[in-house]
Amino acid sequence: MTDGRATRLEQALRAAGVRVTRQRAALLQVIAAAEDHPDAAELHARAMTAGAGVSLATVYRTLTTLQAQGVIEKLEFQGEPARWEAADQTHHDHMIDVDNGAVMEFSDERIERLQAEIAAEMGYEIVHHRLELYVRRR
Amino acid sequence: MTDGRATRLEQALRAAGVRVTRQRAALLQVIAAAEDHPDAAELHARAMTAGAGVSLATVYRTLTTLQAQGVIEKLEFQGEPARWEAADQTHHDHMIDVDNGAVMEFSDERIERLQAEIAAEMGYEIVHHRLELYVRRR
DNA sequence: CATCAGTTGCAACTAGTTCGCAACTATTGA
DNA sequence: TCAATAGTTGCGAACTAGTTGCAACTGATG
Repeated sequence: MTDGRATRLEQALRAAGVRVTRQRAALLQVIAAAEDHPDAAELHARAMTAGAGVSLATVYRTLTTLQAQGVIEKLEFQGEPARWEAADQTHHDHMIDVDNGAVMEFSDERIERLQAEIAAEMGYEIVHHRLELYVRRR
Repeated sequence: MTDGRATRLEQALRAAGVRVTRQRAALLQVIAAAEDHPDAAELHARAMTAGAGVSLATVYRTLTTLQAQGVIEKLEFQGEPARWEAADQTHHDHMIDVDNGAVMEFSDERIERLQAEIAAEMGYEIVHHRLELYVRRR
């Protein structure tokens, strides 16, 4: 019942030599359950609320570890603390409503293609990219 | 002789109620002369080398002021201190060589158009955007 | 279930940037 | 030309976000 993608993911982590501690399991839960894009402090607060004792330092270390495993992705919007999201989705970019801070996701194959083209023209290949639209409702 | 865009710019600042102090004039010089994308500490160092006594705190305050006046633009690449560039050029995005940190500029009308389209489709208009390609020579 | 390398919590630390405040100074009007 | 004054500066202290050293702990083998 409590099984599913969480457990499968934990197996994958173990296979990669990453120990699945109580703290990490709790954070995986919290991240999987998040519908938004929380920062480290928020994830810490949610884990604590969920009854999992975790230090903030461990939250930071865990986020770095999970990112290295490709399990989560780091979002660094202008001037705010870094936010995080599960990486199980398909690639997408972000649109931020400057009036209320809401973060929306979108993706466009044409833009992706153009980016690759431009880089190629200049003799480069894209390692990763960041596209953020800061928008206002009209 | 020392006149030109610098002086014209200073007049514009004065007209906007911004005092042109020795420190600000010096920083405007340094920024105008920069061919790269320096951060606050680097701008401070260059101003000092040029013989202008300026405190780092003032550099930060001035950068914020000049940005508010639309004179310079702030670049925040992943995990590095913020960098700055003069805003007198036409709009462009950035490509960062992940191996040596080199920053290149590029612009593509098609991407700009697609971004506006996507935002419009979702009922938004773009206030500003950020597009960075982290690349590697091939 | 013993072993032990990986992990945690704590508190101290760092980098980058901001802020309070008293001393200064660019601009304006006379 | 100069006085008045509101904006600006330098200093150091404070702040934010994140990192790290280290001793105590604990998952994952065997």
